[in-house]
Amino acid sequence: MSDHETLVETERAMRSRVTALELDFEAAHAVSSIYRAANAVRGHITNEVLRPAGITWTGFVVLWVVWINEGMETRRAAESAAISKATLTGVVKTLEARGWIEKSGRADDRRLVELHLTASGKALLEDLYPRFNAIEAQVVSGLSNKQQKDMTKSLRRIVTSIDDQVATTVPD
Amino acid sequence: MSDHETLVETERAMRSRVTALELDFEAAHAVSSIYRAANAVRGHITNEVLRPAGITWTGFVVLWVVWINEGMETRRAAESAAISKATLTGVVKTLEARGWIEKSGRADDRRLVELHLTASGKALLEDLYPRFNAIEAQVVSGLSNKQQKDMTKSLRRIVTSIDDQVATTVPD
DNA sequence: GTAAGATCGTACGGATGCAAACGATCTTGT
DNA sequence: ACAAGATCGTTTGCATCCGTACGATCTTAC
Repeated sequence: MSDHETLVETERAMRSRVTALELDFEAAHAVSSIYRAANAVRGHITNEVLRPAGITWTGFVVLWVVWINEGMETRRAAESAAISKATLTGVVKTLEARGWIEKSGRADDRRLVELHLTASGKALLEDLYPRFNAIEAQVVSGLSNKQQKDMTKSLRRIVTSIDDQVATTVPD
Repeated sequence: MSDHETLVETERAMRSRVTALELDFEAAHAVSSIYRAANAVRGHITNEVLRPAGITWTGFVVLWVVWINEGMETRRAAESAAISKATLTGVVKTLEARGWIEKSGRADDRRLVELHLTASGKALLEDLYPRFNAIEAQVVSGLSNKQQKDMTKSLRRIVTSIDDQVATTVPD
């Protein structure tokens, strides 16, 4: 090992130790706030709108993305709903059993499965989404328009910074 | 049905239709940003720090609150970790099997159960938390100090506004 | 053409996650 | 003292959730 490498290694170890002593409480506070807000909003909307209709948060999101896109391939739906393919399989099975969604194979690529809402599913969303959105509006109503926009911007920056770092850390 | 009820019914249907036309997209955007940021941060920290150590996000949070408080009653731990009592039971069982936490009944109130970290659990957190926090700091590093504080403040306002509304809607 | 590789949706195993119901225990009103 | 009610942690039932492995299918390089 060269002197340079030793120096780098020492510096790394020191920085690691210093970091341990200098915890960033502000960052910890920020992250826990994000998490608590997400859970609070999800819980509130679930209790007020979703549960009475017999649907879960994730089920609603999946239904919503399929609705908005007027039908979707399974893989795109999973991506849009920000859940894994494996999770989507189970959720779709539930939604199918409730009669809200349908699966249909595609002729040109037999690996693909298309998702479409049934009439019952469309009726559900036409009823539910406005009420869903009304609560979204309500929970952010304590914020000024600028505060709302700034918060959204900051949150999106966090997401993109994570995406960038993941892309850099784990290249193809 | 009386004329009054018919009128109310019509008004309700109309309001429902108008609401559908006047969706608050800015609010929808804000809420989905909160949710995506929470999931991105959770996934990132899980992959980078937690999974290699064989612990889940929720498991870590439970361990952390017990650590910080130097032992805790089950109900307080559930509240601090923002999970239900039922969920905590299962999580503690897992953490117990890993040898990181211990349960002990209390003599003065036999319904209560105290949680304490084992030596192994303390060693785990002393190693893990600095690295956990370092990633927290990293994910918010794209924000200025003021942006970070503003975001946290906005998120906390959302949480308190939901809490207030729940308290108002469902009184004792 | 065809074998190697990529991509699709699904099955499986393990761990959350919550509401509701429950038994055990404690508290309180009388 | 003691019955009624509150509170505790757990169990049950259901629905996510993900990583991994898999079989089926499509694409690509030669």
